[in-house]
Amino acid sequence: MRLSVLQNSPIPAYKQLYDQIFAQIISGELETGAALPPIRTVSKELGISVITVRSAWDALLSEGLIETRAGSGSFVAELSRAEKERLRRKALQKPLSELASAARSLGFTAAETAEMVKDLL
Amino acid sequence: MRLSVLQNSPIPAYKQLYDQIFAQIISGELETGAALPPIRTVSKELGISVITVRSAWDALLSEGLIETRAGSGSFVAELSRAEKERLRRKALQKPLSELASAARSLGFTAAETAEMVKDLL
Amino acid sequence: MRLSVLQNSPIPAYKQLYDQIFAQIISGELETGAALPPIRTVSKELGISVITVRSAWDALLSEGLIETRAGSGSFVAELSRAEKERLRRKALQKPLSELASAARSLGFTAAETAEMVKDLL
Amino acid sequence: MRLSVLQNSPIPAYKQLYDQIFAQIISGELETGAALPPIRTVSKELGISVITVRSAWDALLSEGLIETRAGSGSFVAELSRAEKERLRRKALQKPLSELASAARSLGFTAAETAEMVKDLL
DNA sequence: GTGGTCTAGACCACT
DNA sequence: GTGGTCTAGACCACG
Repeated sequence: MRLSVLQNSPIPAYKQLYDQIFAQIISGELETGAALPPIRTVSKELGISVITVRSAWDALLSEGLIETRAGSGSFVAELSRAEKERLRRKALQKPLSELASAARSLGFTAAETAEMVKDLL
Repeated sequence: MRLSVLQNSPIPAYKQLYDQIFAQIISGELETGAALPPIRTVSKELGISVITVRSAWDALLSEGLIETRAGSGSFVAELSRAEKERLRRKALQKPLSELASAARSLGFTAAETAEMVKDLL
Repeated sequence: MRLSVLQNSPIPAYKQLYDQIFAQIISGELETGAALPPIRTVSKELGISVITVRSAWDALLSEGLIETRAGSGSFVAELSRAEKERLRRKALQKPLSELASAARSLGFTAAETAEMVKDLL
Repeated sequence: MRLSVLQNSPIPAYKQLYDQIFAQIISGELETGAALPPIRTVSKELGISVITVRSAWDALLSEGLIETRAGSGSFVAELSRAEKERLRRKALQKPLSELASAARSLGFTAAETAEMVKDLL
């Protein structure tokens, strides 16, 4: 499983891990039941603290994206297509509403803002 | 000059002040050379610390939106229309690029994302 | 009498005035008994507050460089050559000792430091 | 690591800390990657506020002398000999140019000024 | 346990 | 009476 963290990124290490695994689960790259690598392995390979890795796993757990079975590790949870789609949209909500509120307070129209988004993608 | 802060807002007080003054300068409601109220006056009227007010003033200063003369006061800086427009667009950059990177990693197309933005505005 | 103040200078306005008059007295350009322009005149011509001008005059007074005669204005005080020379050297003391202490703490030798001073002048 | 602050000094506490660490990094006494003590530890040991200590750390950070990783600590940055020498000279620039401008306006020659510097060191 | 953010206010120099 | 400097500390995110 490919995972990486940039040490000097403004995005905290645990969030980088979370985002990568999240995207792989949503996209189907990681299938239901697939085993996540052990926390200690990730910790060693990426040269980061086990606490950091655990934070990422915890976040995935609390979102219901993975399940942990004591003694045997963590696995991708069973998620319906609809549920995956819901999570995917939900993950876009925060940046979406932040952009909207900024655009509103600066007086940009919906069309202008949408245009800038298209240009950037 | 109208200014207000909501104490329970997730947006920090100094940022609320910054945003309000920013909008008033960009819109031309506050003209070049106009005096900002003394930080202590704002502090008293809004019931917040002078330091909080100063944080807002400092941010405006570092963006070149105001000029401050010790012992005399703070004044709206001279800004061309083009400069104001540049600052207005710059203020949208961060939320814009955050949305873009989230959309990319989640596999949303430019059209889809732009559509969601339009819906929200 | 030539006087000027740069508004955006890091050196406070009153100090700029003080320095200019100080230098003119020490150099003999302003002779003993010469009249300084009235505070209000300087204030108007330079577009600064009378309080600022008065601060400069006060500083010159307390150094014994000028004398004020109520109702008739301020005049360059009588100073011997020796006294002028003493004041001239005294005015260099602060920057001199600050350089010395900085040089010491950074481990520069006397020769190195002197050389840099020569290069700069 | 030895650090100290004199409470009654005219030099602000944060500057005293900055100067001491600066000197230890430039001299090589603190090597690349060496961990600085946590700000709270320094705060307690010297009996000053964590904020004062942080001010010193912030100044070192903005000069690129240290790197700080949230949750982990602050470490001496990687600096080449040439970079260290550049920073050492830069630290002398302000007192140097202040002396130069004072000497110029008072009519001291380069040789005279250099001589006074040598005498003082 | 680590640093970062936000809020805080006395004191001072300047006008 | 104005802003600037210095010192201050609770709270939070991160590791």
